[in-house]
Amino acid sequence: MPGHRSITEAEKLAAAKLGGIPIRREQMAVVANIHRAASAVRQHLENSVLRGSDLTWTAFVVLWVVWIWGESETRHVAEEAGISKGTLTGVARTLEARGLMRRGGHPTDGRLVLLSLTGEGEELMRRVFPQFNEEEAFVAEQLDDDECRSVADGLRRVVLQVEEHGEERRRALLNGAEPALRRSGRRPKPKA
Amino acid sequence: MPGHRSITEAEKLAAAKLGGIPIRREQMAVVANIHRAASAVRQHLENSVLRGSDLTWTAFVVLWVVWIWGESETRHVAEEAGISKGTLTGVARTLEARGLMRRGGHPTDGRLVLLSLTGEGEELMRRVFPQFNEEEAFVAEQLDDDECRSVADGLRRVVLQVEEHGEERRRALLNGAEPALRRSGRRPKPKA
DNA sequence: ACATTACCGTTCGGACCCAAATTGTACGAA
DNA sequence: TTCGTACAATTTGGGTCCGAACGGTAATGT
Repeated sequence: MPGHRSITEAEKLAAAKLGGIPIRREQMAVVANIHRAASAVRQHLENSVLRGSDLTWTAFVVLWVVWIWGESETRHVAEEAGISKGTLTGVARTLEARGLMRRGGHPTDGRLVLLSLTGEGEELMRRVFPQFNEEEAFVAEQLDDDECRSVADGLRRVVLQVEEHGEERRRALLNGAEPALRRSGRRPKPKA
Repeated sequence: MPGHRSITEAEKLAAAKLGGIPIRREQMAVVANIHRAASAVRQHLENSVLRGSDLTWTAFVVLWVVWIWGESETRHVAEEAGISKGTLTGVARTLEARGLMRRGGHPTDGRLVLLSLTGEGEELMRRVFPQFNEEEAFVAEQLDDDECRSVADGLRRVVLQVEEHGEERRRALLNGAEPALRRSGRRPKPKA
């Protein structure tokens, strides 16, 4: 492990400002850089390949999930795409209107809706995904294959940690307190 | 959780589906996991510490930037927070209305607006940030300090790559073609 | 049989987000 | 002085996003 990598100016300032407060610096840096990287990568991909096909990031992710998994129930697609059910409803409707996606009822359970790609959707993904992957390679250009694997593995462990222990942790933190509703979103119904 | 689809399973399916297409798999995995991790971490932090203080993710990031950097010009805050200037105007107005942030004019350049925290804002950050950092430590619990440094360093190189060569790359890809405007956003005024 | 409970996708309200258009300040040139 | 250009933040318009409430279907009492 090479000794001292360049630390951003922000991280140095933070360390100074937080001089008096005990801080887990490495963990702070990893979280901060996850979001920096996510934002930078997303912006690059949107502005290079996605805009050319008139797709938003979310729309592309939804198409990708259904492409890879095949016909799927909406809740699984939302989960896998990392968006809420409500958001998926709108995105799926848009994609359906553009002829890229199909919405079908479940044969035995009337509550479910199944999503699948149309032929046009399949064709789009076969055309767009290679371009997308090309830009993934570009953004990761400074990492060799081993480093990619190593970083991906570290991130996978972060995701696993939250998926496996996140809810329990949140319960423990609130410890019986009210879940504290969001500032935005629909107001709870005034209880009788 | 029956039928739960784990990450590694998704990656295996992708590899199968893409069997015929030549793909940079390691680079694909790193990008995918950056976004999975970003989404998981953000959701955990919003639902654990941020909601309790009635802060959105964006509002917290803006407060954090001004806290760390001290009184700053809005364009720098927007840049550092990773949001557009227009978005910042709204967020700053909300935070000002809640008494957490102050907006002042620049002493010599009347075009600039300076943001700074009020005493109440400072106090909020001194109270909330340690909780926030505690959860940063939680999500990174499966990584030791060296692994955190290593992952953070890899991500930093991704950010640097996009920041330094992204625009050039996009120009090369479009190669003189129109920038292809967004589906959303205000329409350009039709030029006479 | 019928009420209850559980779960699913959709609707709705408020906040967020970008980028174009707008408004306003600064400053050098004519 | 009066332009004109440059650059600042803000407003505006189209749209995304989450999560509570909603309406509907399935499963489970009783």
